[in-house]
Amino acid sequence: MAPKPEITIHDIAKKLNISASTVSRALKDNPLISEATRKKIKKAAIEMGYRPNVMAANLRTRRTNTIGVIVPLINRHFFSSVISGIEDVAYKQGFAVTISQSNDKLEKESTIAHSLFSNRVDGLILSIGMETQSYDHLKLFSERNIPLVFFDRIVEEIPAHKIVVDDFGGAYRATQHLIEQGRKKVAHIGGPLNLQIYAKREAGYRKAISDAGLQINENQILHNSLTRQDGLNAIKSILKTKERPDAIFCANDTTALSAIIHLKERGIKVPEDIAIVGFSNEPFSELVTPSISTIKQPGFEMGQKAAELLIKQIGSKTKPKAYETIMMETELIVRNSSQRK
Amino acid sequence: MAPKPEITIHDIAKKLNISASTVSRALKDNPLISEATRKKIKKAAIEMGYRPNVMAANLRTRRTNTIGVIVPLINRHFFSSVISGIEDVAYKQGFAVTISQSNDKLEKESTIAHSLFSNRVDGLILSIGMETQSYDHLKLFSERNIPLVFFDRIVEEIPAHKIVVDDFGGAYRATQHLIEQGRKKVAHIGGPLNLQIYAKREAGYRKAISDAGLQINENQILHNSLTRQDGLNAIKSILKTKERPDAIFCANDTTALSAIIHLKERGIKVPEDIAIVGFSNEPFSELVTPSISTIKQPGFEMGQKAAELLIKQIGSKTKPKAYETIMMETELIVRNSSQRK
DNA sequence: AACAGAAATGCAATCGATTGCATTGATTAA
DNA sequence: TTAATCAATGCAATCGATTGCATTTCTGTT
Repeated sequence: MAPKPEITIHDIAKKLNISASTVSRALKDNPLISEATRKKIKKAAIEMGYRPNVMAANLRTRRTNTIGVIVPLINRHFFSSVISGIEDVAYKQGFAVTISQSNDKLEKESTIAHSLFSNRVDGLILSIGMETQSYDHLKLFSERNIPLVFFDRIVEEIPAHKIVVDDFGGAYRATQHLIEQGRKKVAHIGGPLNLQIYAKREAGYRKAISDAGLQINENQILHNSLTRQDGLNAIKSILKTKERPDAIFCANDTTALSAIIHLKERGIKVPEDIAIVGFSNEPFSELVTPSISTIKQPGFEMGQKAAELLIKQIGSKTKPKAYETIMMETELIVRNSSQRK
Repeated sequence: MAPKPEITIHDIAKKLNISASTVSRALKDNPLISEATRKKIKKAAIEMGYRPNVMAANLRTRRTNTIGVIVPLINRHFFSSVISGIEDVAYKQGFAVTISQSNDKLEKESTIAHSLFSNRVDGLILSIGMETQSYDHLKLFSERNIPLVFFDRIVEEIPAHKIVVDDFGGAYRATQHLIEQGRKKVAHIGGPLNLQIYAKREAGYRKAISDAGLQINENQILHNSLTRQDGLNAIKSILKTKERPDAIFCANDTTALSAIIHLKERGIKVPEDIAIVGFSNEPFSELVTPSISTIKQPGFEMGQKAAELLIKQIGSKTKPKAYETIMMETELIVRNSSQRK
């Protein structure tokens, strides 16, 4: 069976004995076209199974009505929440969303950025990968004035709107909470410091400790990529240090989980012997035993905000006078891994 | 600062005093162009910061080198594994991947399908939503001979390649395993029967029961959308039935989780009083207490296979003579929720 | 030196929708 | 009745890359 032929505005025009321009205008509800012809044209379009060729329109208008999104991993609750927030706003405003994951690899992030650029997305929302320390692939966008919005893992130096959570405050609260539970020796499993979020979390942690007049044991502050395996290595290494800590603040829930599992295996009680707080409120954190105290980030709202700012910027011809950095509040969720019994 | 101007092949041509066609051919390594000019052109292209306008090329060639993917939810381990598999194959072959989620809503699924169609994706890979029972939005693609590959939640009636897991076999093994543990009264929390996967899981369950010469209590077979809440309602309703079951086979891990949590709250022991097996091997299933026995599906491999079949089909002008249905093997993972102590 | 044949390059139409600038036709005012 | 005005429609160029066909430039042969 032969495929249905593509119907163009010219086909509609020919059938109705009018010009293609009129058809084009009518379909876009241009008020120049009379009510009568517009209805006639729309009817014919539906009957003939017309579907606009988006590429042709994009070529002419130099807009794609598409937003590119790059995240490290779509399979992380936080990131997929953000994506849902972006989609929520974008779809309502007639934008399509193209989602890609960098897998935290600079090379893939760069490939994707180039591809999105060549595909002429109208704007880009992204959270950089753990490896990303050079930004040539992002210059592409700024050079051509293509709006860019960062969220969560931002690049301080690049002028663009930024949506972050209060990592410092969240970490401060988390650590403070451990101290309030009577802990005196709080260790920290942190992420790579080239990512601002992890630097800020560490800073919040340090501030809370020093505000409480406690000491930091620098051997008990570790940095890694925060995977399950990294978390395991980290907790092992912490347990080997001289003065075993009585609490750990982990920069994400994954390492908190590793720690808890390993401690259970070693017969060390959580939270009695070592209390633990994570970060991000991954869905599993309330399911494991003990459930993990953590910091909740408003992912969906961040996505909405990012999309709003981006679309606003896409709409205006001029560069924004100033770039905003919007900081969203976090919330400490106290569960069993940290609570004094 | 003014944005960098767009560089086109015409700009390169002008600069080198040659024609745009030669530039176009050289950049695509067309053997008609001599080695010397090709090098010259490529050098100039890089220097000038040329980036091809994909839309223009697409318009002319009627190909986008883009694959559309629609899944119910990207935030499900199984689906994001499939997506990773698709990306793995697609990127290597020079295809971009556009990912969208239907949120299990027919309306959104339809909107997305239309949008992908209008954007002229070269092919579509999808897993239909729970609500989807009409397929007009998919006819678009078959009418225009745009290749389509289903995975997991397939539509039997539509001619297309299909990648499925052995739901029947998996469910059979799961149920059989419960019976092997000495269980005699196995209930079932199932999904909507319009989705083949759930129909097959139920069928596998029924077959295992009858093969073992046991009885099915039809009151203890429930159907719902398999959310946390649905699972809670289901377990409550099962507990109200006359003869309380001693095992439950759940069509996904989410409802298995709901059941376990509710049973714990009620002081009913898992697996001693009621043993439970889920389906899909969600990451949380090994983390909760008791850990959930489940059926593992090879998501990544399914994605790879789907992308391979799709791309093969995109490459060939003719329709495939026959459509394949590829069934991938599942694996029973026995954990604590079902194991006789 | 002349020419066939091959190799390299150029010309111009094309993909389908959009849009600035006419042009047509109808309506109104004088 | 005629000029002026406005509403509705059409013309044709344009976006940038591709490609069938024509043309030019080489190469080798006699």
